[in-house]
Amino acid sequence: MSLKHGLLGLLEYGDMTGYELCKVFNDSLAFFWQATTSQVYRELSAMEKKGWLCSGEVIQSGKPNKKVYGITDEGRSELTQWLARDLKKSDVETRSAFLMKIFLSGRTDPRQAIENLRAFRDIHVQELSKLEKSSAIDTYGQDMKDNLIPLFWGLTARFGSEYYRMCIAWADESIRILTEVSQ
Amino acid sequence: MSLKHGLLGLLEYGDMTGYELCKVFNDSLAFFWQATTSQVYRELSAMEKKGWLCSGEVIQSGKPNKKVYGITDEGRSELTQWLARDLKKSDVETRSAFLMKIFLSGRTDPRQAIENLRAFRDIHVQELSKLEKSSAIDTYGQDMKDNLIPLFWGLTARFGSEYYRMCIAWADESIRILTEVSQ
DNA sequence: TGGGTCATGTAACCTGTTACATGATTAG
DNA sequence: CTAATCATGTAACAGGTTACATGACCCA
Repeated sequence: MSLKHGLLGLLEYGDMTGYELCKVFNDSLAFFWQATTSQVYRELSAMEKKGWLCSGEVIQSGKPNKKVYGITDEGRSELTQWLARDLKKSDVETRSAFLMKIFLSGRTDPRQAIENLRAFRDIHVQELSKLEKSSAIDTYGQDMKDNLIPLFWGLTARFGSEYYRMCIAWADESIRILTEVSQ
Repeated sequence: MSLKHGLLGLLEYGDMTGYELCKVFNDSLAFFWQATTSQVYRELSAMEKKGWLCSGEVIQSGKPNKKVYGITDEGRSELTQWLARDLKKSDVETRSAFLMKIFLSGRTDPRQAIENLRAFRDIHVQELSKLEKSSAIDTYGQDMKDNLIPLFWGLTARFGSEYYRMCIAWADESIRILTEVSQ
């Protein structure tokens, strides 16, 4: 249920539209969670039905009207309970289609695996620089002692950048090994 | 479609039952892909309908009968095509409910976050030692130059152990930061 | 005139989770 | 005697993906 709770958490910082929530996911949380617009809109209406959110329409001129969502007390208590739940193994498990491909690459030309590794490396180099730019902006001028929000954002962002660095180093080493073996 | 292709890939090494495939997933691939029995059985019958697999029953005495699956030529060509497809960004994206929790922990007692971090750390310490044990067994005595399969298994396993190490170091550092801030 | 941003969604489909169901054998 | 292992699945539900649909405004 992480998407629902992620949306609840973001709405605690202020009311937002589905469109704005999508942007936050794609701009700031993309390295540990992705969400498409269709999914976000679906989850928002499901959560409104449950009573976790309420919404109001904002009439705009020159632009389409907005549907702004806000968190209710029920939503807040649901979020609190979710945060307090003990960590399960499934909360930390991840899946990677990429590693599946590498794992099965023994039956094809190693050059294909090298190409995949290079693409993997390039994606992570790009993501790392994106993340470092956004981290610099988001924590700029924030006082860590007064507000715990940028502190926790910083922890997750540091996870992201260390993960990307590890991926890049691993890919480089793997490319080196495969290049050596395949001559 | 990684689960389907993962199953195809495993069946290339030899015919297996659904039960055995589940065990391989849970014992060897768990650090980058998880699959439950219900999912595996469903995918196997779907793939048989598509013509990627064929099956035969093996009668056993004292034990329940087995349904052994084997890969067909169609299945093999599907796997080859999948391996040759260009890497998309979604192939490398991962999701983590745990990081979502940490990200949203600014609104609760930091001690809860510390507890979650400790649980995260412990799980990864455990997984690392499991993985290192199985890596030692699986590559023992294999000749890397003759057979590329253990080579690629080694690459993914190295990814796993480096990932776990990174997680443990990050958790330790995060616990340190939070402990300092929360006194 | 074409592409990007703002803003909303629906529908169909595929994939993953949880709970349930059965039943024999073997090891401690 | 009880728990684990072998071996199969079904059903319902939750979550994620892909494709489609609309329409106005702004900037180059």
